[in-house]
Amino acid sequence: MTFPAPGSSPIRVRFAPSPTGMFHVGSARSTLFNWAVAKHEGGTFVLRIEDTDVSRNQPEWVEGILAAMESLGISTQDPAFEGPYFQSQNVELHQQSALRLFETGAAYYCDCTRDVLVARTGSQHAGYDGFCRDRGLEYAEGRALRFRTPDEGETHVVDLIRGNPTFPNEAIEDFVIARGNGTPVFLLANVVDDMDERITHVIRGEEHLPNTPKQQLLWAALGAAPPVWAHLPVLVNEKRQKLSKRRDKVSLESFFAEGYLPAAMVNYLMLLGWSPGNDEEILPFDEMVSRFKIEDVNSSPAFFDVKKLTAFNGEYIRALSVAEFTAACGPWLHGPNAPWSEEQFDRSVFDAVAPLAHSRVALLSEITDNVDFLFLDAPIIDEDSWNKAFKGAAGELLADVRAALADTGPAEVAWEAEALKDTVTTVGEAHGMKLGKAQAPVRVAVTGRRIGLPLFESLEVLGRERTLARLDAALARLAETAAPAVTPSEAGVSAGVE
RNA sequence: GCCCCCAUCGUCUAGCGGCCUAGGACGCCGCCCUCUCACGGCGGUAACGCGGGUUCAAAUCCCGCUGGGGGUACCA
Repeated sequence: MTFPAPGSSPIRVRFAPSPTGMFHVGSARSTLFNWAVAKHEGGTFVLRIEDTDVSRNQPEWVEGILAAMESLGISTQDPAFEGPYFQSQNVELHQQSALRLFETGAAYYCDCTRDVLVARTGSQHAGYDGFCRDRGLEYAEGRALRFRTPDEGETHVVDLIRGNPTFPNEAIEDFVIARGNGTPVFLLANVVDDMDERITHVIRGEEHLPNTPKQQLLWAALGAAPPVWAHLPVLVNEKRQKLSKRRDKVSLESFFAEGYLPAAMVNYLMLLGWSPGNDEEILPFDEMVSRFKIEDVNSSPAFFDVKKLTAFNGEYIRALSVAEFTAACGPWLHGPNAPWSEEQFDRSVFDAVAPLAHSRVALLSEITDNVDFLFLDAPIIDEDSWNKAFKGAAGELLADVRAALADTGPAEVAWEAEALKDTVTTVGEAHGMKLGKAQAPVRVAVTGRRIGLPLFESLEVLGRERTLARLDAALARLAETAAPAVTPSEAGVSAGVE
């Protein structure tokens, strides 16, 4: 009903960010909802960069916006995609529109400064009092152009998400549409561009709702029928405040840099304020698009829950093939994110344990903690793990395990997971320990932590020599702590050396 | 202050007058699986903010209250 019937002109939505140097997750959600509507309705998605504020305008930031679009799965090559347009290239039209509003009497010039206004009304938030309304001022440098709002009646907007909010006109002040230097203000430029781009549905954040009656008045004054609006609920933090880049982590790029998969982020974002129904949550984007209707979007604020996002991410990682998983881990395996050097890294070793690490990682960045012991010269000993693993007589067990694994005589242990496991099991039994308990000291000695990849497969991959060296290093460390006569300076590094 | 919006488990939500002793997911807890951890499986914890109406019947409709949020720039 609200959407045009088949055969009539298709809907056109838009996403109009101002370049800020980072892409806000809230913007990402708005983008996605707009894109979903465009795709679902067979309409067009317009990208317009609102770059009129020079302080918010850097060429590379525009690149960032385009990159964000691609990461969200929105291809600029898609037939449904149009743009990017740049608001700055439309200033002439903005100015013509402002002039027209002045000429028709819908707007007037005003020379009241902020200070004068505050002094006159005695309040910071009183709004403009209409002082210059009938002074008949002509344009002059420093005079702002204000829109003359109706004194009576009300403006009611059609909003697909929140019914039809109604605003008393008397509460809408005569707002500025062009600055004293002649440049148009957001309220006007935004409307003129939407008109110019033939936007039919404006889907944006709830923070714009108070702007809507003003903009609708502008549409009317410029002689056009306003678009249909849809104001999305804001995204909030744990304190239920709008997510802000100042106090919250909101940058899309920062999430990707930590190892969140774009697909997981897209899926999660789509579920903030909207539900596909059928108790389903993890769905491919196309499927969500086919079910998406903007009027089904909730009107209450949604908490951006990183825990749930992370759970989704784990699901998406596990859905990857091992080869895809390995490829996705790339940025953490090489370069500055990797705790080991390029020489220490061994691709075949990684490939051997990748299947084991796959289900243990919910964030790609977690891969390093899982496999670092395989590439570092010595494991990074977690003190807490060490203390727990060696609080009893575990040292003796470790020594026996070491001896059993080192035996090159007739009892030589085949260096293969099953045999290694049998060996530790046997030694453990001799010490009255079940495998679950006996493996702990071995694990800490070799990997540095008490939790991690399956131990015996790890030992197999690590190799006999390196394993024995680590057991020796651990035994040496135990000997040190058991013999307090050793001076601290001789105690050396806890991690030991191979 | 003024304007506007919002209100189901801790969180995201399903619910659009009877199917609700309110469903799913995340989180949390327990059990199983198990060499640790994770994965997986099973089970559990936990919600309709309050007060009035309307109705045979309200989480669902209306009003008020309370509580939260957004806006209030010659920013966008």
